Amino acid sequence: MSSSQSGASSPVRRGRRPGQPETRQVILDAARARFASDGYTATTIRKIAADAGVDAALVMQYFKSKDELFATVLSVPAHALMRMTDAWRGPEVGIGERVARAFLEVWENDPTASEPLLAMLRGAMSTEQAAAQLRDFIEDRLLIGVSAHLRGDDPDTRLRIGIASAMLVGIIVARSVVRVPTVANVSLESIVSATATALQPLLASE
Amino acid sequence: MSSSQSGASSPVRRGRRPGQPETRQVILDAARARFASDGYTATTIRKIAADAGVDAALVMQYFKSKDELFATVLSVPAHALMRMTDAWRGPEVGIGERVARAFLEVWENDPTASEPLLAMLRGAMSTEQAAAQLRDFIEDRLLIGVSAHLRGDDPDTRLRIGIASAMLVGIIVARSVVRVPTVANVSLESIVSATATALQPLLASE
DNA sequence: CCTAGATATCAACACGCGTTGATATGCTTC
DNA sequence: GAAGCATATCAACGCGTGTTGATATCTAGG
Repeated sequence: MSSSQSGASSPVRRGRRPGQPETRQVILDAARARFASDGYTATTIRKIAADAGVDAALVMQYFKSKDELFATVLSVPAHALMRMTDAWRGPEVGIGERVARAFLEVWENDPTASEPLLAMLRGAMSTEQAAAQLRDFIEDRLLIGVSAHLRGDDPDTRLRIGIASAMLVGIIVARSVVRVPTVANVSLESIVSATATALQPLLASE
Repeated sequence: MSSSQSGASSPVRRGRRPGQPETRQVILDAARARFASDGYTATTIRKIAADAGVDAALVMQYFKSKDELFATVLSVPAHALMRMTDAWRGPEVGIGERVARAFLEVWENDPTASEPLLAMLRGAMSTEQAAAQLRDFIEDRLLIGVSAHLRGDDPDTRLRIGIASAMLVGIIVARSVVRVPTVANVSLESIVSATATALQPLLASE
């Protein structure tokens, strides 16, 4: 898919294309998908350009550098963020399942959120820039935005929230990145159920 | 550190160096450290060679290619493997803490094991080769070698073991890769304790 | 229509990469 | 001490990368 011109006579269309251009968005979508599936270093401007059916130089014209393009890709939609933080408030009964379900459904079923998140996660393994981004995302967006909801924010509570988040990230790694069969070839519902069993005693008062 | 010759007259020593050479091991150690801390793609033969105080071509002479060197680096010492699988056998009382402690201590306190493991984990994010290696490691070494110890090996049991392993990997990611402050700036003992709280109901009969 | 600017491609750059073949030096054996 | 092998460096290759400046084409405004 994503080939370029159809059946005209000239070899390659050179200048501006007719119609109102949506090229910037097309490039951004291609970049998001590439960064999410291949990681930062393995993703090249030329591959993104090819996916978008566009010259590599045009990518540089819209986004000044690969780094800036990557940074743009990493923005997570607000609705997904809210979904993940809101799950922590509410009664302690069932908090394990609520959190597990919200988190995993966002990471697995919502492409507009999971692609930036996966790009961040994959990038964090190879570039310090992405690691810092993911660090701040978990520390500032999740941990701090959440610990207020959950019986104060003593250090022990924050640690438990951090551990729970880390565990959920681990499940994403196993399912979406490493694809361990035992964990990957199973319905989300089974995963949510088992994960909830583990998170519940961590997050409820003992 | 790791500069080369000291104060002689000739510009660079060219041929074989005197004494019995331990160069292969020096290169391997440098490679292990680099792959563990920078990941596969960001690690270059030239950097490894510089760390080892050696020409890049020599690295290629000992290990035929970057891939082969990487594969050599990935071998996990048997004692560490045993430590991680043995923790699952024994009484159900305290199994959460036993498993968490064994796993985390190997990954954090035993450099000869944690460097290959971290290299595998980081590499899994950017190259399918390493992902496959880590997949087989978890699936074949851990899951299968372990499910026999734990009340049969029905699918549900194997899933719980898989989830527990994934969660432990998540904690390593948070502490050693992403370095989320709330989780990273805390004693291993606190982490083991909180992790055990979560793993216990997952691994013991309910 | 003509000009200005936005949108697009093209050709080339300097760089770092993995890898290779030639060559130099030290060790070991006869 | 000469031969032969192991150990080491050097110089270069072809390639793919991010990035840049020149140029072509289309659209909008006077």
